[in-house]
Amino acid sequence: MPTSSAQPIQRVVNDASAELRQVALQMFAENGYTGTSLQQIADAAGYSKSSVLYHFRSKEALFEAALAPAVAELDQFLDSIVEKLTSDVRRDEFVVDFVDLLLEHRLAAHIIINQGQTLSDIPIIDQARGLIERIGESFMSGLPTTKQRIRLGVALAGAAYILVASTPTLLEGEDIVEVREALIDVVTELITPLAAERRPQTGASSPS
Amino acid sequence: MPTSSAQPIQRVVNDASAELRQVALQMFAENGYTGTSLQQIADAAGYSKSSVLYHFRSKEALFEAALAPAVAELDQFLDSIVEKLTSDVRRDEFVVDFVDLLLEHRLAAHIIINQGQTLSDIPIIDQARGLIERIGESFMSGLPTTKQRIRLGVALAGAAYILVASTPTLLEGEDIVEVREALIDVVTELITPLAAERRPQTGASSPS
DNA sequence: GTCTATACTGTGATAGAC
DNA sequence: GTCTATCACAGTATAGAC
Repeated sequence: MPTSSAQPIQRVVNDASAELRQVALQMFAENGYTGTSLQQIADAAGYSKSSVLYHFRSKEALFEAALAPAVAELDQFLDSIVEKLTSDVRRDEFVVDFVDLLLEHRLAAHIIINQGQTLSDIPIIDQARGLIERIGESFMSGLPTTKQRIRLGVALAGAAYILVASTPTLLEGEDIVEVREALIDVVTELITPLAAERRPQTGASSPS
Repeated sequence: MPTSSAQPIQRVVNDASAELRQVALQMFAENGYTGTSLQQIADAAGYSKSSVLYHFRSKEALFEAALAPAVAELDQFLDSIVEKLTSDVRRDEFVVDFVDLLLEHRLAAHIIINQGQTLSDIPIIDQARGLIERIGESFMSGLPTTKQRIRLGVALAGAAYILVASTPTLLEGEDIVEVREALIDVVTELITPLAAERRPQTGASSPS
């Protein structure tokens, strides 16, 4: 490779497929799956519609390819949770990882959260929604009462939604670190008493 | 009105327009705005596609008509908040009204929350999103730090999302009351310290 | 007020030239 | 690998019969 070795790192995304995945992910997040046409994606990426369909055999295939990395990491995260929950690690230790995972894959999370229900026939969406259910189950194993589950749900959903809702803002401003730490604080606070209630020797409050 | 006075209450929805609004609202919530065609709505309601377009001059007009009642009530709710906030009523008193409002207009809330960003060009959606911002501002007037705003955001967004996410389930089961009370508890707990922090004389806990 | 028929646009996807 | 041309189809919306 004589000529190409001159530019080593500059071009972050060279492959057309990767570029299309990235553009599609952003447009799917901003305008929805059905609200984004292959033509729009092709225009934004500077390709023809047919070229897009050359790299991905269908619109759905492009969608799946764009979401795949996030879903894979989420799956990996869940495995680590299940593994650690068998030991006696405190539940709030996973909050940091959870928030960071959401931050890293903001766009994918946005799509899954906001369009998951309406796109449930697409396989990877179904998979992602199943993983989200696993998150809930993993975090709330041994949380029987409705109030406890609601509490956990508010924590997880609230954190996810705050990140997702503020995604366009976060892309510009750089207060991500501040948001991250605030989220970790609040979610931890919501989750910690749940861990305490799991030990019956604590004479805690029994809600009405 | 001699003949029609025989059936007083039985038919809940008689008017074709009202019936179409109701059917459309449900289908828009379940399958999305772009994911629901006029043909599908017409079929589900037992009319022709053209009949739908007779009652509503366009798909967007039907959408707006379906969302209008919820948006109107939300607007009314916000006026009551602003009015009461000027007096020294505690902030957590609005939580009950807020949760009940979400419960009453679950489908509309579902649409606004899940599809609001992608449908921001539709006027009534824009209006609704503006109202939601007003909710946040009303609740968090005088909450300067990022952490406080995040805390409030998690409470409101978490509550809304829990209700919205469980909407299909809630339509069947009747544990709505239980979910309602649990939500009121959690949100109140999240919001109360915010009210306390506004009064410096309270030597309350200041979490790290 | 409801229908059938139709116009028009945009969509996802395929075939084939270069 | 990228393009133009074309396809079949679904979408919204209109016109006119009944």
